[in-house]
Amino acid sequence: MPDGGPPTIVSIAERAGVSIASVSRVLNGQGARRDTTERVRRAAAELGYVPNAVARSLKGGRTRQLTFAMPDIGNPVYVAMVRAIQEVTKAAGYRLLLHSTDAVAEDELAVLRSLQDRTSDGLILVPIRITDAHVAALGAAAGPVVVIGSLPPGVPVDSVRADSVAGATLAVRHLHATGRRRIAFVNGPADTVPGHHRELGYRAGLAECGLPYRPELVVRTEFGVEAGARAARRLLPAGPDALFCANDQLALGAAHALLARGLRVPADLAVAGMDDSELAQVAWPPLTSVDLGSAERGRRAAELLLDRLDGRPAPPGGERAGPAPRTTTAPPRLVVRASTAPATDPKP
Amino acid sequence: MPDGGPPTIVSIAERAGVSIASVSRVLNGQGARRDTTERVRRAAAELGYVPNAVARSLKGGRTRQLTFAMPDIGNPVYVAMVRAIQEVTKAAGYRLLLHSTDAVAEDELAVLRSLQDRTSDGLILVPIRITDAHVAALGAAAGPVVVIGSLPPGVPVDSVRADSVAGATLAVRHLHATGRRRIAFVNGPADTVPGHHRELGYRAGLAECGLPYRPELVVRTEFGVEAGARAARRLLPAGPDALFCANDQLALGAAHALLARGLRVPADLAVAGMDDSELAQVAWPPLTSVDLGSAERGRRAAELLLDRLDGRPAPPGGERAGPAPRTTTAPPRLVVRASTAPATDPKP
DNA sequence: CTGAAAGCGCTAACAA
DNA sequence: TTGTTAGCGCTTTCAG
Repeated sequence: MPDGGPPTIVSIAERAGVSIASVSRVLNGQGARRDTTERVRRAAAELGYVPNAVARSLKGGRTRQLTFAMPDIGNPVYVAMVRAIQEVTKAAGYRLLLHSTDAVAEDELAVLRSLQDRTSDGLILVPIRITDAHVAALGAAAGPVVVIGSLPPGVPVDSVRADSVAGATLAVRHLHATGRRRIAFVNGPADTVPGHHRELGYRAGLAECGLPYRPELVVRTEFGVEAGARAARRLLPAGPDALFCANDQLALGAAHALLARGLRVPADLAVAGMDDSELAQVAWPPLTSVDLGSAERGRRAAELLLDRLDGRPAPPGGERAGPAPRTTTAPPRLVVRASTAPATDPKP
Repeated sequence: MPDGGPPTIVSIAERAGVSIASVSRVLNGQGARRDTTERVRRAAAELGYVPNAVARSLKGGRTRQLTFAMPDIGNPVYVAMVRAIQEVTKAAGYRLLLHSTDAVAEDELAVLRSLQDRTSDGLILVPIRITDAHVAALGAAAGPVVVIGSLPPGVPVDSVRADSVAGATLAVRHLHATGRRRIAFVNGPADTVPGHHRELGYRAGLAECGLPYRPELVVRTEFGVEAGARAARRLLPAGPDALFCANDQLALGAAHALLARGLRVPADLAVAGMDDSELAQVAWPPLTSVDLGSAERGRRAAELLLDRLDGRPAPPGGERAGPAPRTTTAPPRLVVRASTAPATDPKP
């Protein structure tokens, strides 16, 4: 007859005829007499006992949960990060809480604040914009935070960034090298950090190749497949021979729009994206893309976070624990696929 | 000077000069004198107080966390479910824990068992196979569980299923109606529930259309883009005029392989998938697919779970609470896109 | 080696 | 209306 609820150390203690302290010790692998150990183990097994994680957390001051907050769970880039993070944190015995902020700054701040309710021991955050409120909230965070993205200097938080400026330059140079001269740029919102950086890289690339910057070859929109398609249609009248897109979703949408118009990729226009996500591989034609090390960044972020967590169960409010903030940068890498093969002469 | 830790009701009580009970009452919106309320509010604000969720959970016996365990977070179908579930549970004030089981049965069982550690109040599970161990574990679950998928009769758990048999039949009939006669089938593992059902539907569809079942036109492999590509290459020698695939990932891979061989879709071969995930829309050509109501199933599962949760904070161990298990079935719906347009005469 | 007891932060009786 | 107090289940001194 159940006593009305799941078994606790008390039920075990009673059944084994020992104190709850002994139960706790045995179950946590501490020393105990052969006999005691035996009886506790058996009682626990018979009752199907599983320790209550909440009680443990309350006592220990840590939940062994970590939170990963990203803009959009539908973007394969973040899926790649989740996988990498998961791998690291799981090995360290942490559960991972996933949170999709839909790129809403308000939501990002809420996540940051939620560290305070002690639901998770630490946070990996991918912000899309960095406002003053972000900076303030990051400074006041109630627990360790690692940001994946570029932070203004002085924010006391570990971060892992991609070198998207260099990455974008890489792509432009590649397009130029394959004979493209009117390289259009489909960007996300220019007021986001990635958007800003990728545009800088695009312009740097043009400059390096001796190509002029033409405003009519640049479109700024949202990140997303549909937005990419619209942007491509809008750019066509300007007569580009290549579309460089700020991420794979945009590139996929753009390629789609071109094909739907009966244009050939890459014969008529080359298309390149960024992130080298799964989308780049499953697109038709397969997309040239700049690998910004998503998985690598995720892995690194998780490691940084675990590092902060070690030794210091719950950082005291206010002052940050451990060494000064660290920043890692993942180097970009161009992955060439069919979508940017050199233009061949049009069919006779 | 911080007292070495985040503020608690004690700090607030001291600062406001009231008892901790009053603090709790005010903060939980219970009655209190104007004056008291005022002072507590102010003290809480000044201290930046946020209630400790863990302590609350321990006291209340519920975490206000729910778990969603799916086979693969990289599959857009599950992303769609996550979105739908999120929407429902968020509105009800629950946090959502995401867990990717990688379709490992062992992992699914672990999740089920983990309900016992009281980390979450309930679970939505998408199993890929149902073993005896699953049935046993589902029966013994320590909290409410809703399964998305088909369950053997008698398992005392709410479930939401897709009618993939009918869905597959729909697709075959459509292919037949557009003039295809040698309709090949690319399935996932036949020993999974979805794999089994989709194959039943395929055969039913053939029968309805008066087409013979030809073993050489069927391939069973893993679910996944790469597997789809391999399967398509393997089927080509058998001379199919359509490839019906058990999900969109397979269909995308298959279409890819065909295009890479220089074949035209749909002119030479039609391709259709199932799930109507985002992949179907971003594929080239856009894929005809059978919508199995992923979002709808997610939403419904969340509702069922919340329903069980209501009124009964923590179901006592063993006996299940509330009404008998309920099962909902989402009707399939064919979404026709370019990949299955009727074959035109080959170019002269 | 083992047991009694304190206490993590909070809510909810029960008293005053 | 308010304060005192008893736990929620667990880990961890501190005595024995």
